[in-house]
Amino acid sequence: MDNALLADLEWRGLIAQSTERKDLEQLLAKPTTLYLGIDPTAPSMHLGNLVVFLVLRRFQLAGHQPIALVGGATGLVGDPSGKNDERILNEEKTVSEWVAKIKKQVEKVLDFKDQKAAAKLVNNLDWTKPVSALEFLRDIGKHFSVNQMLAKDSIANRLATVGISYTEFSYQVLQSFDYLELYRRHDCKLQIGGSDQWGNIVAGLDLIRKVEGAGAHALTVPLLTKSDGSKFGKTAAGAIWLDDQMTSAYEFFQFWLNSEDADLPKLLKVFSMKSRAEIEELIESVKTDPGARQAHRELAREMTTLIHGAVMAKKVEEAAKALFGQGEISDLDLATLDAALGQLPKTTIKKGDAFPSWIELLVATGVVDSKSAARRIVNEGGAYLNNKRVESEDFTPSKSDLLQGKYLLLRKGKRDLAAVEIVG
RNA sequence: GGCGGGUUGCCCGAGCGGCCAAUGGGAGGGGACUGUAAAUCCCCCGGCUUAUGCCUUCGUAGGUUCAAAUCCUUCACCCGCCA
Repeated sequence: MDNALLADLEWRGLIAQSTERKDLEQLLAKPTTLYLGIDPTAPSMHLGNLVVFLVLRRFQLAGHQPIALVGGATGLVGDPSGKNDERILNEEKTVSEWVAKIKKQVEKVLDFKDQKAAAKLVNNLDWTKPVSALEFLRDIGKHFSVNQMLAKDSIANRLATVGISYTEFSYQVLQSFDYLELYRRHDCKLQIGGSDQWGNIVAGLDLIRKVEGAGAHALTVPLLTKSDGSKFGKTAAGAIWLDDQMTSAYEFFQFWLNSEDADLPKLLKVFSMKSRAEIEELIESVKTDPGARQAHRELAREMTTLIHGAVMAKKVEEAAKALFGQGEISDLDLATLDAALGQLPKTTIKKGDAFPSWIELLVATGVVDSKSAARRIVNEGGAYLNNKRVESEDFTPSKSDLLQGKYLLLRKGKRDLAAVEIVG
């Protein structure tokens, strides 16, 4: 018996490892409950986290019930998987704030109103906190063999290098406990996660087998890389976050739009909810008419809509269109400018105040980091005011440079934009 | 425990008393070419009131010297070899 969902995931390259395929197919023949956990190690999810959550969404769309677990407990301990160093523990208060933020992001990706398979959101702090250390050691710890724990890659690597604290060493036990709890409470029989989670997930399977005498399942998603093998989802400025305070909707949209052609097939398969046929058509378009960048656009639109909403997606797309359009920037009307420049990083000047120098403006808007860098860029011919190159360090903009009497548009290089607004 | 080697800018890695803000490579940035792509070529790449000027940087803390990333000592961490 073949399973359409698994076949689709496979085609998309979203399966790294799983428990016995036959058993998994059998399990998924009927609606089942599965879970995915994320630890609050930052105030927001980034694209890497999103990949796996989108897989959870795919399960939901196929009729299965998703549980998103936010690790209010495990986030306090620190997962050694894939980490070369011991982590610095975050404050309890910080972690609980992050939990709240991440919950909101999860709500964008999963459907919590679905009649048949509404998503659930749980926090492992709820069942972990009440358990005493003694109970935990006797009831859960007893089922773990230290020998097996030591054999796990994540642990072995750390033992061979910088060592590991007892705290992080215990992480897999906590995560296993989560799986057991969800199995008991919600009959959850499948856990998915990033490929670095395989060891932790399997530890949970063992625990369920020992305690409940039941078989549960695991499926992991490969780590996403770019066509050149480098880490995906990072730019020079850092990771791409889902939080619009950390990565603005405009930047988010631009990220997809600027993706390399060679990455498009992979990106579409991994991120887009479009059908295989639609995706194949888009991939074809990259080959036949690369200049149109239709696939980039569609993907940027789809992802921005998912994370920032349709209204914002439209706004930032139009902003990009206006700012990168062929037309003369000074021809744009005030409404368009307001909308477009509103999406950019911005500084303000009080009406009547003297204009700062060109160099100072570049620094003030954050387009460059320092005055030296600003001078460098200007001398290299990489600084533009209102889309016109300005090569003089001594230049100071004046009233006549204002667009619609209100804005200056600064640009570094080809696509690094910022705005200066005159405020009354 | 003993002996020896190491710790350099975002990363790797030269330098071993002045010519060192420090060779080279990678990453990153700008330009040209394009499609707000990739590849390629050229240029840049600590900061400052642009200055044959100043400040901060070569694990930590002191010292020697007119002058130290370079020499001496302290401490910390890493890595070899012998116990």
